[in-house]
Amino acid sequence: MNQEVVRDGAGYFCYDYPRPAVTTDVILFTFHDNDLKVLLIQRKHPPFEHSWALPGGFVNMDEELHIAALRELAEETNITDVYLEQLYTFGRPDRDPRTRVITVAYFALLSADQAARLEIRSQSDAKDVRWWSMYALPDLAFDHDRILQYALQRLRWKLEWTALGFLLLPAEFTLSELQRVYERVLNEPLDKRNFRRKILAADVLEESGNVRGGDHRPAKLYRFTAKAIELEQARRRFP
Amino acid sequence: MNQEVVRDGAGYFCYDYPRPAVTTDVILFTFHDNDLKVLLIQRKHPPFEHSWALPGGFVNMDEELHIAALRELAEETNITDVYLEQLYTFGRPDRDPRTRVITVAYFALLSADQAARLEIRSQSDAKDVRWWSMYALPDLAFDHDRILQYALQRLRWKLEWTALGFLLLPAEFTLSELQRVYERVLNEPLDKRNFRRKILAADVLEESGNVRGGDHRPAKLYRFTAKAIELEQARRRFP
DNA sequence: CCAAAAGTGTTATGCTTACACCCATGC
DNA sequence: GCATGGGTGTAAGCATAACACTTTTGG
Repeated sequence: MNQEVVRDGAGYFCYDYPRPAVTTDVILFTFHDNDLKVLLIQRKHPPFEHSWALPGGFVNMDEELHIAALRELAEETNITDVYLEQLYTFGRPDRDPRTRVITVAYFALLSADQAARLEIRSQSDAKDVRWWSMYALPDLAFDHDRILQYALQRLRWKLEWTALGFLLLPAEFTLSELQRVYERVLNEPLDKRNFRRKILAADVLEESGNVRGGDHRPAKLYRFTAKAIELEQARRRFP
Repeated sequence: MNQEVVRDGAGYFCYDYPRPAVTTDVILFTFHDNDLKVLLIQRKHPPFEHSWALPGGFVNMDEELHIAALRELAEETNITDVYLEQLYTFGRPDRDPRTRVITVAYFALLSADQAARLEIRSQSDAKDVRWWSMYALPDLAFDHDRILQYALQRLRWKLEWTALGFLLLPAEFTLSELQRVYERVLNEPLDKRNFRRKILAADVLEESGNVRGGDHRPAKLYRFTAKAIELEQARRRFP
């Protein structure tokens, strides 16, 4: 290994060998208006001017990757508290026409509570930041469509094998609301009784004691328990 | 984004902002002598002189990440044909004491056939490249112990949920040999009858027609079918 | 004939699935 | 009282898990 950092007189950062740029991009999902939403930012400059892109940016030299992802999110929005996990690293040499850019994509789930607060702020700023339905995406910059499709795959997988769907909902929610999340993400109808049995069997939800008053029979509200997130269960296949 | 490549007069590669180095590392697993093995290379220079490290190196500027991983493997060994998948990207700022290095780790499974051929070559070259038991590792450089533990976790997960254990064995193998792979990787005994039923139910193996003659009753040899690898099954949790 | 590994079935249990009706409320 | 979504149980089928003996070969 013989790369070395040298700062030359003209204010550049110089190395013996060329280095790619490294960014993080965040796929931030939430759920509202009965739809799965993803946060995108409209580009104002070429390349891909006017196209929409995932929030993201360069990794600082002294910064962990997931911290960079959170920082980028905090810079574009007022979001502080999300479920975050590394998704995949995308590095095709031609994915950015300007220079080699390798991006470490992170997958994030935002509660509808926070999403609602964000929506107001971004609108008042008149920034070109908004939620898009995963099922009606605009033109996307770079390879972000591929990244998004992969993130959707991961989200589906996650909902099938864990009970983490509630991370997309407000702090309190009804089981029907949760079922709608699952149906919309998995893109298929689920049996109500089986869904409830399965979700409750996962033992990560508890009744909050409140009910959601609506036009009709009130529904019990649930919240997730503290241990819910660790319980992303280690299933065993062999006894 | 305002990074730009500039080659200055002194032969350096210069950018407006500092860039991390990007490497790929490969965790190459195989199975022989009834043990799960991983390929490591002894370092001859500081830092971590004499410690052992994963094969890997810098990503070229015009090279896809997985191609870089395969190239590194080909440079250190004569291996050409492996099952390869991206494992995780490790980027702690202090993981290399010299400069910021972000590594995209790849996970690879090598058939025992190829591992045997490799063993001979690396010994004749007297290179400090060798297989180590996953359960008796030497001192490791950088954060490679963490990477290896994570790779082992992924391998276990893979064997529990798919039938890909045969990728660690020769082209033809007995069911008992395959069971030993599973037992050794998962680190626990398995029931012979249930194991056979489960593996055969996965429908990725076929009898080769040959038998392994040994001291005792000969065992039928199996090989995996062409479709076996794609069949890394998409299980559905909700009907 | 003995040692060693290969090979083979059955039963009990628990989980998954499919399926239809009553309940509580607002208007 | 009616429209709307909330809420509940059961039976059949399937997969899993536990368990022990016979077969085939070489020496």
